[in-house]
Amino acid sequence: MFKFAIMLSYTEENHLKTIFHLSGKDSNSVSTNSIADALNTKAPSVTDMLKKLSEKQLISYVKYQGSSLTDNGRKLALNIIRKHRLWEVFLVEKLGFNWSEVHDIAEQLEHVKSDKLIKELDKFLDYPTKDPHGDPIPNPAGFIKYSNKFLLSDLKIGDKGKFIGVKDSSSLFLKFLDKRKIALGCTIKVLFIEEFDHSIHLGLNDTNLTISLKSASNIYVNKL
Amino acid sequence: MFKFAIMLSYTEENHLKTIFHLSGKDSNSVSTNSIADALNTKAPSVTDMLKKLSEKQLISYVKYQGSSLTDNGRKLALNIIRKHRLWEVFLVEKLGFNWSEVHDIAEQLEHVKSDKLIKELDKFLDYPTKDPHGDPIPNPAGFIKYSNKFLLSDLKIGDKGKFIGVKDSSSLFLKFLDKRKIALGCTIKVLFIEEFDHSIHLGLNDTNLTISLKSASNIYVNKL
DNA sequence: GGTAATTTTTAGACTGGACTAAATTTATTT
DNA sequence: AAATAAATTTAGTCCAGTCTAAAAATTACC
Repeated sequence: MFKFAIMLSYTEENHLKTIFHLSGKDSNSVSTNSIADALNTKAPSVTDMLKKLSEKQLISYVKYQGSSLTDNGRKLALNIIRKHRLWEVFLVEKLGFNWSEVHDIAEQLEHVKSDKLIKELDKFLDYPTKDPHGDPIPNPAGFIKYSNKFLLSDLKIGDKGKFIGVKDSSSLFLKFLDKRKIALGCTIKVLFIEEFDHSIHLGLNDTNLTISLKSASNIYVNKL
Repeated sequence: MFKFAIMLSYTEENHLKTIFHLSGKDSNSVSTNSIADALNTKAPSVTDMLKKLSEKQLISYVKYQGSSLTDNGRKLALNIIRKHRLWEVFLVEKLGFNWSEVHDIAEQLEHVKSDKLIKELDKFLDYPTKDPHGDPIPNPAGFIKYSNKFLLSDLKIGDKGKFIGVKDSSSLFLKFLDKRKIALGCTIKVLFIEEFDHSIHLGLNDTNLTISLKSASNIYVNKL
């Protein structure tokens, strides 16, 4: 594995990570404003940082045209994401946190610098491959196995998916799922989508039911 | 337990912590230069920070006269030290680190902000009272039980101590101890100190031996 | 295809934290 | 007690990261 002698600031790391998240699997070019929104900052601050990351060869940036990660930038971004997700596993599996509580803490822990720490943490957690939200954990070399995780609301008519998680895990929503017998692991088929309000008719265990767009936007499935 | 709504920067936290460490049990006043030395920074930077911490009522600071922690400042400092030491226990007990490797990593982890994280970590570690170097872990309310840990080199003629740890745990030094049958837990008595080079004559298990000041400065004992 | 709306960048200012050099206060020494 | 040395603070600079307002480029639309 290649070792990066590059020392990045907290802010630089967050920009790289955000560009990765926004650009999706196929490393699309990302707009300056979308980065600013994601980081709760303003466009001029982002422009400055883009120039800096570009000089360090971590992104390719063309004025007014958006930016995308270079191979090095992508590796660094995946390394941060790896740390973030390993810490999330730790918080849930070892410290008993609920998956809805771990993000902000992992957001801090991901910036701790020590290769050995992450190596030993990975071992201690028995080399997990997914974080508590079902997202894949990149390996130390920066390889990530993309999952086919989607929001139920993003499926099309006829699509099938396996229920693997929720986005907002408030107890209110979990009760809602219980009442409708929507349980982790069950298979959901999209039968029809109302044009008017985008509510979704589902097939589930030989029964049919309808849920709102809002509910469907809270349900993650693996597309089958 | 009182909750502090105060949000301190990384640098402010480090200054508080350092003032605590330098002022000792009886909360002596601490000089500006000694803080600068400890933090690897320069005196003017420290002066600026002292003014800032003084405005926040975390230290009492009189120009040219040094500074000492207020009650609030002391509680905040002890909270950081608590976090530092809990993380050290985690690194050694759970991740298999050697006690000589954990300081720099704990130095980063201690700044992670989440009360629940520390509460759960404490529980996960089964409420330890000492860190891997034998130093006491302050409780959540900011109370610390001072140990009577000293460097062997700081004892006087006639003093006795129990060997509880080393400062520099290089394998070279550990072999040195093995050869002389100085093992964790054994009782050491200071028989005589040479004025010329400060080498120390010890009584240990009915035998006598002499060690250099350098070695004695690497050995921690609990004074008996 | 030209004008309007939007996006992005530039310019300039501010804050926290750091520094050097110079001034001031305190401590030491004779 | 005056002179010197040491410690500390002030003054002024710099850098990273942030912002607002204004200018420039791109995109959208009639």
